[in-house]
Amino acid sequence: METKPAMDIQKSALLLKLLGDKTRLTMMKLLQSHECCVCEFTAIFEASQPAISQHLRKLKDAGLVQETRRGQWIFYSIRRDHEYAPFVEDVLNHFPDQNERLTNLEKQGLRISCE
Amino acid sequence: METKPAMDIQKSALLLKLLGDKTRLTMMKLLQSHECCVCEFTAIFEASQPAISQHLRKLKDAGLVQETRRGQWIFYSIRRDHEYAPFVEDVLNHFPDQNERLTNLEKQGLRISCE
DNA sequence: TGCGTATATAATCATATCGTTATATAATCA
DNA sequence: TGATTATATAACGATATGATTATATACGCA
Repeated sequence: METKPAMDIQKSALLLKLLGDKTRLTMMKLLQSHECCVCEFTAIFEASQPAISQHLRKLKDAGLVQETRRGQWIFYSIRRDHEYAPFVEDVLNHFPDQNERLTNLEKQGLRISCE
Repeated sequence: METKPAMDIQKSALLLKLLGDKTRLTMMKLLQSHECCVCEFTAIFEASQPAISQHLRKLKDAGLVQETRRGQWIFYSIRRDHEYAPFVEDVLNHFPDQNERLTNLEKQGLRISCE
């Protein structure tokens, strides 16, 4: 019989703090269903490139996302191998998907696609 | 057929930020199963009384907890009528209960009981 | 009524957070 | 190779956060 190790409330508080920012929370929700590159995020959030990079850095440092370079672009994706990934996904599952934000980008021709 | 209104990701981020502090998160977990008064929290967290009061104030301002005076003491309890109470509880349910902290208090004779 | 206990609040300070500006690095393309 | 685009990082500043100290308020009790 399998038992899950109990979650550490202290480590979880740090994760919740990371998710407790509307930009990062929305990023994570988007990443739940799509890989995204930095320039897409800057377009979606109408934020500066360094601001976006710094949010992504925090998520990466916490092990919540990972990057892959594809040519000129660096794509971010969610890490489902994080110790508390199921917890994070449970939290994210409460929110409506934010894919409209991506389709809006497509309409503007700003969606990156380098498959 | 009933439909739940979609959660607002922006408001949720504010809640997660509140929960993203180990003291407040543990408080909320304790309050999930017990009412607690301020002096119990100060004993549990070995924190100053004003520090605890200020955490409770934030939780109260957000509508997550409520207070009831009973004689000398003011007891805090979780508000299950908060718009996003089910979300908050879902988050809290991931953590092991913290009741040991309360039973430890009892052993020290510090648990308040004014029924 | 006066004292002790429980709690809240205000003022203050150190640190954290988040954004901006400036600059560095890496890849693409002409 | 040089220019352009995408991204990261460093330095800095404004604001937010959380703790402490000091003080105020409310209740219970002698």
